[in-house]
Amino acid sequence: MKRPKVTSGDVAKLAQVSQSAVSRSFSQDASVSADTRAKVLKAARKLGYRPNVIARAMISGRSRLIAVLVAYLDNQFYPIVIEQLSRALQERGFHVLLFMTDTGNQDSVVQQMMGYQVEGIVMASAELSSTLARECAQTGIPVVLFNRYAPSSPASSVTSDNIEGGRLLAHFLVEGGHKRIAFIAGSEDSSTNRDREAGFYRGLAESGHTVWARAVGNYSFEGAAEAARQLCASKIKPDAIFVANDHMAFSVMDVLRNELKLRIPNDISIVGYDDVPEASWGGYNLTTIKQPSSQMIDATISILMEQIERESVSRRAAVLPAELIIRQSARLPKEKP
Amino acid sequence: MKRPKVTSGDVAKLAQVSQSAVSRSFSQDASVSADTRAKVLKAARKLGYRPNVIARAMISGRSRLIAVLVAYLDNQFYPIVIEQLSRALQERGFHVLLFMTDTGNQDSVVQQMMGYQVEGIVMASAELSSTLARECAQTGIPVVLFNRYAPSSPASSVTSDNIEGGRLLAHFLVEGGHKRIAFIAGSEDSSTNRDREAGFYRGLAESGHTVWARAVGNYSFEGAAEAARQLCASKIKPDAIFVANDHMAFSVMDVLRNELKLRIPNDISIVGYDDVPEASWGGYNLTTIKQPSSQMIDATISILMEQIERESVSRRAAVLPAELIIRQSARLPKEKP
DNA sequence: CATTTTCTTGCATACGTATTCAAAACGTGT
DNA sequence: ACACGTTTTGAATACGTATGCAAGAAAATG
Repeated sequence: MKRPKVTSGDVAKLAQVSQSAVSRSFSQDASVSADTRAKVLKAARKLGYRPNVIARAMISGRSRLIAVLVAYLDNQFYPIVIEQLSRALQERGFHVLLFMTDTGNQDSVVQQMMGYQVEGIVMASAELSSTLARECAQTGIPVVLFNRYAPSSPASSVTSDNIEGGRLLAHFLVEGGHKRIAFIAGSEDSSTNRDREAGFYRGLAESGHTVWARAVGNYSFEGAAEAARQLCASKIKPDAIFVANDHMAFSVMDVLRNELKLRIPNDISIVGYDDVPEASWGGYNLTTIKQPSSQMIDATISILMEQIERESVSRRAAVLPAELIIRQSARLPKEKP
Repeated sequence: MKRPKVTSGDVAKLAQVSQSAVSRSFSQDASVSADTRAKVLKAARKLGYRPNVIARAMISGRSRLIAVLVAYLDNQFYPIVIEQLSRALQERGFHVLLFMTDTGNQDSVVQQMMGYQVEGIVMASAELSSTLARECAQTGIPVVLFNRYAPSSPASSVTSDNIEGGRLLAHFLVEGGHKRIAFIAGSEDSSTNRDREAGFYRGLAESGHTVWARAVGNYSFEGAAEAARQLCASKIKPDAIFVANDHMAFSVMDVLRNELKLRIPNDISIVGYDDVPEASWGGYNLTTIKQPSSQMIDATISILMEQIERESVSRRAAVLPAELIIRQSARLPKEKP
């Protein structure tokens, strides 16, 4: 049942060469004759040999491991990111080591990542403390903040243009003729929320408007529901709400429709941010801003690979374009005659 | 920028003890006096030392790595499983190494897992080939098929009681007075689909019914939409559909409502399987079978830990109870007077 | 106090690979 | 045939930790 593990030494013996030759045969650009390499590969195949990545990591310092740190996976945006990221890394011979963090044990997580000698770190959640980001960056390992931004830390970052996205939504709602425009925030201290909110307010200001009301949903389904109830508690209700991400927007729509018996978009318009798959589902048809996840992944990979290659950790910040996706959850601007 | 990596030797020097003492101080049950351990830990903290898991894996053969193999993450069931699994493993000092597989490169993936010396493998997707499962099991590494079943292979498995779940749905629909009951399959060759379908048919038979029509959705959003169109193409349509999982059911509901202008459940009833979070969202309110993900995770962990501990790979199959969750997407059975 | 018994400790070694270095093989031009 | 530059090769070593072993320290027993 337990098959003995086969090492490069075993292969060497069978192929009648030295262990060094075996090692060289498996590295891309090494000094081996085509002849010996063929012999080695044949013997390796026969024995079912695969280089031991762990041992390789020991000597060469290359674990081919990228730590991905996430706080939660209920927001569909993150699973999709993880899937794409993992696929892209796999193609390049790297692999994703997954870390979940609660608000509590954040410091210990960094220690654990270090223990695995990861070659890069992707922090893919808006809920992570900046001190944690800084601690990571101090290790000298390339760190990419994904969908997050921390100007004070030396970590690189990849985001969509959250400010512009907020602006686009503001203009869209104003042109739609809305008068009482509200905002439901995610987590107060996340850069993502700050930027979206700032862009939104700027966009409103550009049209001579201001935000009519504001509540906080903390990026959670429950929190968003509560925020929606709060905004609509009094007689006079908002006629449009920008919810800081799609995940919360779905919750808000449920509350408005089922508890408050409001029609969307007839009575009230809802817009979100992210363009997760559910946003295009018939049950919601959410007008939102698309985060270009593929481009964000590409940028992340490119930053990581460059820094790992060059062994220099210089800060880079990629900001990718945000696109307005118009569906049915918000009243459309009137056609100009 | 690059801080020098600190080894157990460095700590030993600072604490004025041997390297062995440092090593022992970091292992749970080792022969060290409380005195020296304190000295060591103090020195370690001062230098920011953490044991190198890679080096530890080399000598002890314990990489503390569990490979998790998944085909896709769009079906919310899997992200949630991964999150829970990762959290549970983290608590026990293990970590998840993530592998994505397409239908193409399945064999190479096993090789990669082996290269990382993983201590266990979780195959968490219904789309994986049985040959792959067998290949994994041959390695002598504990393998758990999650939400999948392969009687011929020596791999353990964890599933919900898919047969019973199918039966429950059949009885529920029959009692609801449905006459033309259809089924939309997932992937033909997945055990999950086979069991759900078999249980469903058995349940129908028990009530003197048979399936009225059948189509295949292949577990994909698009495929399910197409299957729905197919089933409803002719004048006379089914009055109930069991869709093999929730993910497809949402797609089916969208097509029925928006393309075919049918009302759910007035014109047609829909039931699904999994009870993913979206099933309880207001836009769908899907009657479905709940897969007890927490219990399934517990079983997975327990199997893995036992086999890793004992170094014996004996086959175990956990089948966990399925529960009917009644919401609004299907007509209710009439109250008995 | 002498003598076991139990704890601690340091030394040395092993894990499986990559890489340096020097030696050997090869090829080329004279 | 020779000398010379270029590849190719194997021996030896290093990576950072865990652990068997024997010796030393401490504690317990008589």
